[in-house]
Amino acid sequence: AVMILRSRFLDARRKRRNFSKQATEILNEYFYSHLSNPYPSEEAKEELAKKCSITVSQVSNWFGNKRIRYKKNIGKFQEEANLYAAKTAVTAAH
Amino acid sequence: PGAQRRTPYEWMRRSVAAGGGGGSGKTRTKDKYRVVYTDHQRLELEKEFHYSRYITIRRKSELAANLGLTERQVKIWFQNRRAKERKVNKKKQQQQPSQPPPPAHDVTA
DNA sequence: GTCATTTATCATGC
DNA sequence: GCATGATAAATGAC
Repeated sequence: AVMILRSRFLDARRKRRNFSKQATEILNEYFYSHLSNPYPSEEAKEELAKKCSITVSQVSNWFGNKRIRYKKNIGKFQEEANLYAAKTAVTAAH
Repeated sequence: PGAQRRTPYEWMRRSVAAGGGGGSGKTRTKDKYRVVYTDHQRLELEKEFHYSRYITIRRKSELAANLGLTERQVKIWFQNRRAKERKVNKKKQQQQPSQPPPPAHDVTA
């Protein structure tokens, strides 16, 4: 009876923490280097999760949020996009 | 490389189509992408789920009428609820690889 | 049926 | 005050 009320206060949203700086870095690198199709495979998600020290579900959440928020306001992410585009270009030049 | 102003990529386009008129089986409309259920609706659905994770067509019909939802909405709710349960079990399975959840369902209920 | 996903909404961080 | 991560309805692929 009170299970639903209890669940709403034990919701994971209540204890949300931001990801580490380097984790966000890794996720953004993948996102902007795959901007034509930012849908990582299950294997890629597992690898990203391991690198970022987060779960696969969290990787899926991140890409879901990133895709919808990026396409909803591309201009807002333009600076960020250029930043990671330049970064991957440098590594590719080496 | 020039900036792609007008046509970025296919995935960036608005992808979800709104349902047609009343005759269509779709729940989604142009106005509302999704409806937030009331606490009462969620509670009753949760109680039914606790009784059985797979609802019968008869109970689905009754429950839909009682809660003011369509049978399609009740069906979808149970699908999403089972998905949520599997997700929670998966998370608990990685923590304690001791007790796997029950496998089968009884249809005789 | 499951499953990944889209979108809006929620709750939190700062 | 918005940015951000997680969840809640709803769809479509399979």
